Amino acid sequence: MSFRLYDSARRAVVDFQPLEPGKASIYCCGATVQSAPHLGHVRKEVNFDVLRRWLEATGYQVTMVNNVTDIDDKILAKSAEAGRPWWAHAYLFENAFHEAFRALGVRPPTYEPRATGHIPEMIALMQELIDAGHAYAATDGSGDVYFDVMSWPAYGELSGMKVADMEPAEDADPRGKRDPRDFALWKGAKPGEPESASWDTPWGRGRPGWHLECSAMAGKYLGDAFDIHGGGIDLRFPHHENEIAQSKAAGRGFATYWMHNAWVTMAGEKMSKSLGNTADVPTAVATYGGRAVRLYLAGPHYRSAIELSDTSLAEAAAQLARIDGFLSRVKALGASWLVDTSLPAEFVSAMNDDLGTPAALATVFNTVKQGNIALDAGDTEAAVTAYAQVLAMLDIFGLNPDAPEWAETGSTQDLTPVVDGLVAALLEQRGQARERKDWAAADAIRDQLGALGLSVTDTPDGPRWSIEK
RNA sequence: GGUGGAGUGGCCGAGAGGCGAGGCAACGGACUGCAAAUCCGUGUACACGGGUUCAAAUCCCGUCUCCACCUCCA
Repeated sequence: MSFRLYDSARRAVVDFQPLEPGKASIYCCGATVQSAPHLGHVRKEVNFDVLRRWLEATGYQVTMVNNVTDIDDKILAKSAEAGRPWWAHAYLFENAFHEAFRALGVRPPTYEPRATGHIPEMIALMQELIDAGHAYAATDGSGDVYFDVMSWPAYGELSGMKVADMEPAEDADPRGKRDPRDFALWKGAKPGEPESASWDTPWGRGRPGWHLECSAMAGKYLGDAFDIHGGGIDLRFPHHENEIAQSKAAGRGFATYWMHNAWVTMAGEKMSKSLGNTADVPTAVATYGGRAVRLYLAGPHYRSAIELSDTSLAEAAAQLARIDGFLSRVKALGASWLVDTSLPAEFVSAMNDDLGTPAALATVFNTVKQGNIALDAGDTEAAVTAYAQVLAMLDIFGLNPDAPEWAETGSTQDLTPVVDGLVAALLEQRGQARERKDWAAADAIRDQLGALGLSVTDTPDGPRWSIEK
């Protein structure tokens, strides 16, 4: 069975048929870098990173484009508040997003274009649309350029909304719109805005509208037509609807499939800056570890809203500890193993069915259990096979602890043998205490190590230690 | 008003007509000097009211509640 995915436009699970066999092109709406990312923002990255890994694992050569919106109204407003240039503000938070992605094991996209680097492409697209009669420059000389919604009968095809049913925007500043529902392709410069935040066009100085940039950049990096367009469900309307209208009105095929991920909620409500109910990524990562946070985000189905509660991240950490516990049990055998990296069939069919990560994760746990049973029974071969399978499955989730993205920093790595030696000496003392049944002394050493964050476990093959978390 | 989505055991979270996904927590047991880990066992959960069916959490009708989008939003 091949990959099937839920297409938001058709509202059905459909077979994935790429434009070019063996290749998959994905455009994913990225961040508007106006403030620090929260857990909700990074869910999209994690979900689409899993999609990318799955497509690659099943033989596709994936081109992943993730844009950075580095100019918009909010960036101008917030940078002014913060007293720094808009471009410095944007870059500050672009870095914060990158750091959050890195901390969660999200691999960098193939291309990561910034809006401000693609003004010529946008102007060219606007010109095409104006020439085709689907866009117009505002008659009031403001420099705004609008898309003419009424000129495009298919408008609403993605969201299922009819133009007539849409609430006319209570636009305080219509600035020469023909219809209130027309959306801005380009925003004319306004008095008081920094000179550096506008560019010359045939219609006056101004800056990109949000919708236009994505069409222009997708076209540049993926061509007129590509396979999958992704983003958060909130972008479906108006952003994605507008992208479709712009691109198709300019004669481009645009995306074959639309994938939208759902929210991270808190107390049932969408996490957002305006509601003030956000959870920041660095704190979550520092408390539970990047892999636990990633598991929390990647485990549930991408189209289901997930609830962030006091315990949900701790539960993800507990799940991960179960998996890692099995991995370290096998590693402790020190055996040289056969490398069987084949994925269990249930895992493959789960993932092929619209990224069925919940069922896929259940397979991970079932394999862990079988592996533990094999270990208890002394069946090393079965345990090692389970180990290899678990690692292969974790690779798809981006949770393989041995993968480069989770490599420890150089300094920690260098210290590991030192710590190992020191702990080994203490464990030797503890072993002697245990032999003479001096439990008080033995437990004192264990408690001492525990206070340092090292947990000690006695196994039939001798004590093992590990760093907690 | 329009367009979508959702209500599942103590918690998280799958499933979408018929053997109780999986995890966390809890309880009992095995193992252990004690722990930890691991394994074994323990739960008649599907918002409410009707209906269809041999069989409904899953289909149909009605009701209630919640969420999202229609304005910047992952």
